[in-house]
Amino acid sequence: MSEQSAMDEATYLQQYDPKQFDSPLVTVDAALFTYHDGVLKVLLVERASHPELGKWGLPGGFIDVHRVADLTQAINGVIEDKTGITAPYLEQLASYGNNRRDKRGWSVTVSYTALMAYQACEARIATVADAQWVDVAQLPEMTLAFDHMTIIEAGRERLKQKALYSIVPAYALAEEFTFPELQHLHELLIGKPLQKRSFRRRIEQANLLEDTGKFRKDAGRPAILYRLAAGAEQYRFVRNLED
Amino acid sequence: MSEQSAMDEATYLQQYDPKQFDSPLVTVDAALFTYHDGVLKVLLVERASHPELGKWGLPGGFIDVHRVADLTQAINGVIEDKTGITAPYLEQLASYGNNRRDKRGWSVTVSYTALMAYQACEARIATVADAQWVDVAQLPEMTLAFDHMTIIEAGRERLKQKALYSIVPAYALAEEFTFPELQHLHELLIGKPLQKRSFRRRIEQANLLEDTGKFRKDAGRPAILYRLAAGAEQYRFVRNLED
DNA sequence: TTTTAATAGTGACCTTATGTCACTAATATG
DNA sequence: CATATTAGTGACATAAGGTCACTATTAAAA
Repeated sequence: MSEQSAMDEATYLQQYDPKQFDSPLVTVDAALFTYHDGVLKVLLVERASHPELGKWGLPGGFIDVHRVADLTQAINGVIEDKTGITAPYLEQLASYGNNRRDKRGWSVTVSYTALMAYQACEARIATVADAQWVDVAQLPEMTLAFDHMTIIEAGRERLKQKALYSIVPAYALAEEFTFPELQHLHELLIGKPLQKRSFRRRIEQANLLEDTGKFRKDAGRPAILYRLAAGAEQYRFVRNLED
Repeated sequence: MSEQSAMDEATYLQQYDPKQFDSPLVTVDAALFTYHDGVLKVLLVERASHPELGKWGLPGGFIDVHRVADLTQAINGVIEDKTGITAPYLEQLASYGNNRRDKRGWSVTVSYTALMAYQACEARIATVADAQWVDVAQLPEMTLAFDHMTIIEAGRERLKQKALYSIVPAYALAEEFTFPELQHLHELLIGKPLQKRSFRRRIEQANLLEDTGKFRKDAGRPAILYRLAAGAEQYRFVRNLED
């Protein structure tokens, strides 16, 4: 038995000093994606503070243990503070931690991702010079802060899986959208063209879209406008082996 | 412009004090599973230190920023120190962080999971009273430390997906195994019986098993012993939409 | 007004994956 | 040598997805 186990827990907790050893820094970061102007965009902020001053990166920041009670509050608060965006639903992506990713020292970031309908963003605090939705096609020419490019790639990989097996990408569209729009978004996420017949069929089979009765008219035949039905987020395009 | 951006980065980093504010505690935890004696087991340790002294929980611990360079090193080191187990391949599961899960304060844990061939374990350090592979069927009667039950459930959910769509569970078996063994493990993970004809077919189609030419003889007709071929970990049982 | 280009949506047939279950195969036991 | 037991296959049915030519509906050009 160690000495420690001889004392009772209350005493132990009273004497416990969280700063007795060097803990990693902890941040949260979010890779938020939307579909706007016919392209896939990711929300970035221009840093106005050290380190990586002047670079663009994901909205994120340290966890303020006195302000928030859990990770979800932390990430939502940071996104709203830095970009004015309220993210509807965040999915945890992965955590990255090592002694190299941040010059300030050993750091861990818990990353989140989401697909959301487009909404305007704005820089809201002094540490952010600008906030913009950036076309992912422009990313190869950019040098992002920290390992944020890696996080964005992980987010896109996750979205790709969703595009292959679900209609979650519909959440990146406006409330009412057409099949061709949805298909185009899926093609952007997957990176290759899809057969429209197959695409329609599997979505129709799932019965997750409601016909609004309205049409979008551009060039050619007008397209039927749909909206998502309830429960759409769970549907996966794979045979249900669990019945 | 903030005052901070007026100074150069080197000066900023020199003056930066990681203890200037209260950062969450950071731990890593692993839910390791194996198949042994015909049941699914998870590796647990009995805590010999506060808090949660005396309870069983996942092997894990604080990140020692002076000893390890990244999260992977951290989790592998902790597992080996506490249980004597060397985990072959760890997959990151999720991170859990809030101000309630650990009485010592706001804490974040980065959790990992793995399926591995059975190997003996042992308590190796003073803070661990015992280390055991525990049948998951016994978990409902146990009260685990912290939120470790939640992490185990998340791990099992991940394994269930793998059992549905891959042959990754084969990594929890011995090097040579039979189809009936593999099927039984999949059934344990999924929680319901599978049709042996379908099960065999999709695994055979994938061409990821090698016939060893040997047989396992018990009651009834002997079963062919197979081993995993290279590349097996990537295979997923879904139509490949990406060709 | 008619024609044409453009885009949306469907019909029909094909291939592949999976479900089902009865059947055969190979062993141990008595 | 008969029987129980477990492993493995044959064969047909259903369901999902791939392919592509066809029809439908609009705007704009002729």
